[in-house]
Amino acid sequence: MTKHLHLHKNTKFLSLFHTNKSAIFTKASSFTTSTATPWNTHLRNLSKHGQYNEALILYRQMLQSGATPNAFTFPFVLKSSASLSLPITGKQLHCHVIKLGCESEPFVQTALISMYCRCKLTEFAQKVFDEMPQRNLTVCYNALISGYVQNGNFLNGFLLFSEMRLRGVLFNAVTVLGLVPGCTASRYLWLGMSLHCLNVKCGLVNDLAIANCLLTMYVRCASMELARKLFDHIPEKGLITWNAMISGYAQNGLAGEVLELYHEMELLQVNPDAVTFVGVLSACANLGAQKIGFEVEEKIRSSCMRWNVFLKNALINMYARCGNLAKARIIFDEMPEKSLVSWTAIIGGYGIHGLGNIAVELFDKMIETGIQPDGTVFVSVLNACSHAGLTERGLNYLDLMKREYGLKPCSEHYSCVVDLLGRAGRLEEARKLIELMEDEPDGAVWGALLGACKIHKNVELAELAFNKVVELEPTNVGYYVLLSNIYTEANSSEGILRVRLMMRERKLKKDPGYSYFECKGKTYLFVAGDRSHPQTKEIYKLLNRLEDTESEYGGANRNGQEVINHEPPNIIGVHSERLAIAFALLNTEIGADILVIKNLRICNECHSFVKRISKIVDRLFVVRDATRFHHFRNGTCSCNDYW
DNA sequence: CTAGGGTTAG
Repeated sequence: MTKHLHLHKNTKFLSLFHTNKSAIFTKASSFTTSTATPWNTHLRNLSKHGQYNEALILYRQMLQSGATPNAFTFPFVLKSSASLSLPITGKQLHCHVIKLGCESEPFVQTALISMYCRCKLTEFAQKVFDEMPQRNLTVCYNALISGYVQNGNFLNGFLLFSEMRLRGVLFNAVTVLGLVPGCTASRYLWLGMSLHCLNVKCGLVNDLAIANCLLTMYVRCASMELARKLFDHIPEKGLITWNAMISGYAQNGLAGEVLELYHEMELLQVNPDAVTFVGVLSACANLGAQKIGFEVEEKIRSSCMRWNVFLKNALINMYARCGNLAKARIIFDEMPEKSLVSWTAIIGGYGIHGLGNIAVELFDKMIETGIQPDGTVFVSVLNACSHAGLTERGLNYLDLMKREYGLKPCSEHYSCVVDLLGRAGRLEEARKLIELMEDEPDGAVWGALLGACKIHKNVELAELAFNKVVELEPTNVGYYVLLSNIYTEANSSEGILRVRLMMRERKLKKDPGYSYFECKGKTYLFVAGDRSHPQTKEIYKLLNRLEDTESEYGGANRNGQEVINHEPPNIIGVHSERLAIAFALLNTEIGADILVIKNLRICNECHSFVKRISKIVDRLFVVRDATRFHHFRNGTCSCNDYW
């Protein structure tokens, strides 16, 4: 509709005033006056209510009717073209401003700067700013600073802020709110902290919006301790404060803290909203806390948030990651409009639970539906392929990603494909693929190769992968343990010694592996060899009985080979998932879901143990293996719980 | 009569 405003540069503006009224816009005749004031009032109302398109149409009608816009007119229409991100209309309006001699009005100048920034034309905004006779207006600085920041140029914003202070122009809350959100990476943390100090000094932190903004800044710099410190110092927290903290914890993987804070919120009777629930559900997904997730779903269902797409996606993700694929699928199928995120969540869910065939089927269906895939959904589908051993399929997807969609695979994709090739025993191809990577491979990529070397007992390549990986992640204990296990299998005591020495030199210690069992909303945690639980005696007794029963049942693994008990004689070596299972069997009624969650890669022996036990006792176990890819970075390998 | 701002999913 605003097409008519896209005038060519050379269009004679004044001619617009005198075109004949009756031509196109007969409706405009209902409103004929040559003074701008009534039009301005009307424009203000439209702009105030977000009816920007209508405002631009009205402006056109204003010109048609022969009224002359004035300095009061332009801020409204400039804001409209800014909000709709219409750079051509914006430039056209700038021409109008000049023709009507309004270019020296501060209100108009600020609106122009803001308009150019929101149309991503910061160089034009800067030009308007530079041409101002005296640049002493806080609002102009504010507009340009937030413009630079929102276009990803935090440093320019910061430079302007410094200039402003040098010149003695006062800054205010809006300046800070425009600048601080640009501080998004830990390399800018010190700038963010100095801004924080400055705000404390001038008392601006007492403004809740500023405090929220600084809090978010710390979250984005991944500095959760500082975020929490600030949070605790805010006397009257708003819902946004709570949400910022909760989603901050969720994004930084501190799921336990999310649930803690959510609980605190409930105690203080702060009413959560959709944003809160998205964070809480993401934490539930990470912890496998399906029960709490279910309670959240009940709350959502009985509220007006029922149709919120963000929440639907979060629910799909939560159920899928907790292993309740049936429930995730129902929610997914019921969604009238599935977004890329919905597809990613359900595909990823099937993928991590080994149902790769369903995952790839869904992916192909998504493509048929005409949804444009992005890098993340390719991570999901490649991951699904590697879990399900769909080697060729996975390689095809990598190719499709590059060729058909022009997406550049990143480390995460390569670590999936290296894993895929590695599991299939194609170690040499995996190594070559890493060499061909455009970007430097990260630890996860070499780690995937190292993992593959363990499966296929390739000591030589394992050493190469290990050397690369410890260079990138020298403190990740998991890789040392992995290499040590490779040496163990190869009977290389010299190798084992070397790794242990290295770990001692670097003062690295393996954290004990742990598992949780969730029951009636409570989580029970077990570390390897745990004897601290009051039911320890019963647990170990049951465990012994189970392992006896197991041998009665033949004790054969998937390949039909006899299972050798790898447990060391020391009781400390009892892996945590076994303890969690025994505890679960002691404390739940038949029929209840049993959930065991590992923080790390479950070892093959435990994996087959869980499978066999679940058949013997006819109960459902869901084991989550959280080590793959990006999770591996902070995780450790549990294959050697008795270390 | 007029300009500048904060929290959300994989």
